[in-house]
Amino acid sequence: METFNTFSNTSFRPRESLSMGAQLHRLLRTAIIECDLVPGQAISEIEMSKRFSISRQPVREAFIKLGEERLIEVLPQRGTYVRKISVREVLDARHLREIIEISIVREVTLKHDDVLIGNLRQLITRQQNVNLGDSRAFLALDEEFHRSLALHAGREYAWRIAEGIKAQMNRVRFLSFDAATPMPQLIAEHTEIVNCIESGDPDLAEQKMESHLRKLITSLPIVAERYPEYFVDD
Amino acid sequence: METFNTFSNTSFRPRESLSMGAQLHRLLRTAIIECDLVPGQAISEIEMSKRFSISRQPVREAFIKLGEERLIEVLPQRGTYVRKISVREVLDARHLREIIEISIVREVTLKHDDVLIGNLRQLITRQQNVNLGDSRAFLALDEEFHRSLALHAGREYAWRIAEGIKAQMNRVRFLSFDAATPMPQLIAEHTEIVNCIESGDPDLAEQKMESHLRKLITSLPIVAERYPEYFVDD
DNA sequence: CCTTGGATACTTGTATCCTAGCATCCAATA
DNA sequence: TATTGGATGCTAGGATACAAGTATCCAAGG
Repeated sequence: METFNTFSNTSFRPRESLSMGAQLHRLLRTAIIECDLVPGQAISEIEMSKRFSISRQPVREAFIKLGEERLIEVLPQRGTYVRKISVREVLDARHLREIIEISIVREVTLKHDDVLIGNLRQLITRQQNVNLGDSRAFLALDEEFHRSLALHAGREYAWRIAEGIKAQMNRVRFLSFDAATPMPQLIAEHTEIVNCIESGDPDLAEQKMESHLRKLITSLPIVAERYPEYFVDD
Repeated sequence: METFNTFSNTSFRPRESLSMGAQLHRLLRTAIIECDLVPGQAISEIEMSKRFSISRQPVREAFIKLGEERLIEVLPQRGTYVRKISVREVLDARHLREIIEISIVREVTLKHDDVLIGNLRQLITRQQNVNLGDSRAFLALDEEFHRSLALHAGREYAWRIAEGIKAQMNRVRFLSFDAATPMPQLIAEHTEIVNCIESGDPDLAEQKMESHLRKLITSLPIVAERYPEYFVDD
């Protein structure tokens, strides 16, 4: 049972208006992205139901959702496994994210929203205060940075889709903090993007965002080489 | 029980390697898109389980998936309803689809794939042979047309995402065949797009695709006015 | 030594039952 | 008449039992 580390002490409180299945889904999702559940690892409905003292039913629902997000693979009558990372799938997801976020950054740049600029700079400050090596905290703030852009552009819908897309990528990004992409550089890129938005230059903002998002392309092979057992070759 | 029409005679065969929940999900998805289950209509797990002679469990799983696709709304302890169509959500979905499909049509235009061109022209011929008024058949062929583009661009992943996005739109499109968009015009637009791909002009192909996809913007208010009870105002 | 067949212990899929919360109706009451 | 409170019947959420398929191990037989 000691295959878990981070979320091993987590337990459910009967949080208002959120089903057990939905709660478990979020918990497992984070656990997979943060590699507390490593790619290739076998999990089972019974195991999880015992682990969190609930029945198989909500676990099943969580598994189904995770399966649709391609974070796990449910094989009937055989078992359920955390999906290994597919380089091809990550690159496809990245490509999709790029065209979505570029569209978004162009929109907000044309809006000249001072409140947004302030929020973004505040987020960057918080990113600078994150302890080096606290990948979880930084990843969360990074998410919030990009989410702010989407919401200020009025693209809640697009963001909801993007969140699903990014699950795959975030596994790589989480691993890459130890291996490839230094946090200070990402912060610098965020700053550049905000500067472009503030100066109202959509083309430059697009260019900076594109460059920012394409960093994953170079870090991906590094991560794949460092953690070959987490990847499936395709 | 006679609220259904088209799929009322449908029943399950124990199709190999596809769970009842997954089968029911596909069935209900189509039924909702084709307005056999109309927006606002109440459905229930028990009703469907009786209807198809299965237990509530697979129905539940199908409902959860449909809920994530925003095709139904599950209200705990109250009931489950076919979601009314949100103009805003449809427009957001359309926008997302546009940036995805434009990216795709640019890619395939640069590829000069003769096999693809042949397939597309064949699909257009089949579209021309569809009986006027057979919205189902045409919508299916239209889907296949756009899917061919995506797959030939090697964007299976993007297409999978796009499919989810398009569920909302397709409800509108299905209604619009009776009210707004004539099939021959859509076929002409498809032909233009293929011509642009064949001549290798990505900019023009993009422009034609954009124009093609933006037809929904003009037909949407017409449909919304014609079927006000199917829409929620936001 | 290699193959084969079955017992066994898993897995997920499905069915059924129980629980808890919400809506409605209707009678009792001010 | 208007309000209130409870009985009732609905809903979905969760727990549990059973069914069916798969992998593994191991012993019997060539």
